[in-house]
Amino acid sequence: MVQQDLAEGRVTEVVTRFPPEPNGYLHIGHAKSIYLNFGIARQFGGRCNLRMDDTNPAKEDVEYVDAIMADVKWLIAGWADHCLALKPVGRTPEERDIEGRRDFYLAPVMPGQGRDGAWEPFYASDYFEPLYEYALELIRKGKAYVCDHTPEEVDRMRGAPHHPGQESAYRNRSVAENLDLFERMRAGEFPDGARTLRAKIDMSSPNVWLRDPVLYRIRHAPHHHTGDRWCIYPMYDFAHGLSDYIEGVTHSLCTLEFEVHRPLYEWILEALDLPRAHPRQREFARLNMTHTVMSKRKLLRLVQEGHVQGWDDPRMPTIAGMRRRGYPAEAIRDFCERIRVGKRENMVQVQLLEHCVREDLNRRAPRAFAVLRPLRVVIENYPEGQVEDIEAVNNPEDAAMGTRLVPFSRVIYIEQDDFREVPPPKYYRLSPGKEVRLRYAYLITCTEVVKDPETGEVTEVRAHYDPATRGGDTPDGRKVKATLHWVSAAHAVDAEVRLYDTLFQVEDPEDVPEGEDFTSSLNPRSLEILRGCKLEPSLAMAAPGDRYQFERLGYFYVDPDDSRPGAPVFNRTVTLKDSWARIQKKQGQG
RNA sequence: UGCCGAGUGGUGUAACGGUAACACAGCAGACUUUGGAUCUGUUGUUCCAGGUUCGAAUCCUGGCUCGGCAGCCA
Repeated sequence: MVQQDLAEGRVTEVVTRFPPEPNGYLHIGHAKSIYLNFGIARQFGGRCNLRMDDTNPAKEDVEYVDAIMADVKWLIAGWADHCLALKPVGRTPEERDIEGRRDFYLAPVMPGQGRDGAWEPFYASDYFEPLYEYALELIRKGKAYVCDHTPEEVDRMRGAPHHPGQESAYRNRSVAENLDLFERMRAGEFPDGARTLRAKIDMSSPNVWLRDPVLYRIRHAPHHHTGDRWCIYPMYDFAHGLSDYIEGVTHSLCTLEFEVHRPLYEWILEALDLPRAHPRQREFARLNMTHTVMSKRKLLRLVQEGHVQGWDDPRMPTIAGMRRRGYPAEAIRDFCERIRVGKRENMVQVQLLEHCVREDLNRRAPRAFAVLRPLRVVIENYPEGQVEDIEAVNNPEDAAMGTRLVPFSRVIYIEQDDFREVPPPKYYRLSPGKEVRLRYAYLITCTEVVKDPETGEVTEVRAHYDPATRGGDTPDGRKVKATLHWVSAAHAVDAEVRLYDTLFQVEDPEDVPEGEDFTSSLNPRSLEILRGCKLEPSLAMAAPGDRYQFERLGYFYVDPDDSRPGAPVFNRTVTLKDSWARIQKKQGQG
C-alpha cells in the first residue's frame, strides 16, 4: 500500500508514527508495531514520529513516558535511529495559512540536525489547543453539538448493533448555543460528565462508532503533561486522526480492533476540509504469544499484585523485561521480521523468539565455565597444591574472539546433574567406574562415591585422571562420549544465578475454567534463585550488561541492577537446546 | 442476531489464474572436546459446497468457523 501511494504520487514522503499511550510499559506486541512503523520509514527513506497518545489524564504518568522513550531507543539502536523523529521540548504546532485555509503543523527534528539540545517525543496533549479549534470549526459547520445526556442515557440511546439508536434531545441546538456551551465546558463551568461534545453523524448507522460519537468529555483532573490547563479532554477518535494530520503522518498503522473506527477517522478529517493530504489508517493483527499475556491491563495486575517484581521483571513480556533478561535488541527485531505482519489473529510460539535469541547469542556470546549446582570432585592422583592454566576457546563460532586461561587443580566442582550413581539408559556422563572428559583439561574416571551417612546424599566424588590426556585429547584415540564443564574449587567465584522459566505454564493463560482467571495458570517455578554457584575466576569482574554462554547450560546476562564486582548476579536469558532433557522426557513417558 | 474483518502443515507466514513454498517446532541420521552449534534427510497444508476456466489457495455464489465492535478507555 505504501508503495502504491508513492507510485500514484499521493504522497512524496513516508511518515509513520508509533503512538503508545503512556499508561504502562511497552511489550513485545509494541515491538512488532515499532518494527513495522520504523521499518517502513526506513525502507522508504521517511521518518517515524514517536508520539504519546495521552488524552486520558486518569491513566497516564511520566514514569511511563520515560520508560517508553528508553525502550524505543534501545530497540531501534543501530538500525533505525536515523528515522526517529522527535521535537524540541515544549514546541507546539504552528498556525499557518494555506490558500486562505487555516492549518496547524508541527515539524519534526531528525537526528543529525544538530540534535543535541533538549528533544522530546510528540504528545497528543500538545495539540489540545488546535484540537479545540478544530472542534469549534466542527460546531460552526453544524457537525458537532453539545449533549447534556448522562452517560447512562447516551448508552441506552446508542441502540444495539442490530437496531438503530435514538437521537439526542440536544442534537439540534443552534450553532451559537453549542459554541457558548462548549466554551463554558472549557472554562470549567460544569462538573465531570455533565456534558459532552458529540459529532453529528448518523444514529442509525450499522457502525456504532458513527452513532454520534463523543468527541470531548469533561474531566477535572491534572494531566501529566499539560498540568491543570484543561478540564475537557478529547477522545481517542477525535485526537488520533488529527494528531496524525498535524504531524504530517501519511500512514497510520494500528491494530485490527480499530478497523471499525476507520470510517470515523475518515469522517473527522473530511468534515474539517483540511488543506493538506490526509493520513490513511490501515490495520494489522496484534501479536499474541504462547505462555504469556499481552494486555497492559493484565501486565499491570501482575505488577500490582506482586506476581512479578516490576515491569522490568525478566519474566515479563515487556521490552524492559526482555532487556533485563538479556535478550538482544537485534534478536527481537529478527523475531519481528520472521513473524511478519498480517490481518490474521495469531498465537506465535515463544520457541520462535527463543530461537532468535539463541541464534544471535551463539554468534556473539563468549563462553565461560559456571557450575550452578556444585558437586565436589577430588582427583586423587593429581598432585596436591598443583595448579595448571588450561587454555580454553572463547567462542568456537568465532576464532577472532581468542582464548583464555582457566585454572585447574586437584579439587574441582562439576554439575550435580553430571553425576549419577546409578546411570539411567543413554546417560553418558559420570558414574562409578566411568570415564568422562573435563573440557579442555583431562579425562577422569570415577573411583569412589562419598555419601552423607545420615541422608545418603552424594557429597563428593573421587576420581583419577589420566595425565596423558592434557587438553582433553586422547593419544590412544579412545572415545569418551561425555564432556563436562568444571570449575577449580580453590579459584571459584561465588555468584547468584537466577533461572527463569515461562511465566505461565499453559500456552494460553486466558483459556481457563469458569470462575478462574489468568493468574491461576501462573507458573510457580518461573523463577529459581541459586546462590553459591561456582564461576571460573575470569567472571569475577563481569560488567553489568555483559552476556556469556555458560557452556552446556545456556546464555546468561549480568544483571544491571543487582550485580557487584566480585559478587556477580547472572540472569539466565535462555537455555541451550537440551537433547538429554528430551530423551529423559521421552523415557519418562515411555 | 446488524456491521466489519480473517480462514493455507503443530505454529507463524509465502505463492502475476500455471509444480503449494519458507522459517520455527517435530522426527531420523551425520559430525562433534558444549547431549550446544553445524550439515543432511524427513513427516505433514489450501474451511466446506457449487460455479467460471485447459487450469483455482487465488475469481464468482452460497454456507461454515473464528475474531472485533454497543467506554464520557486507547
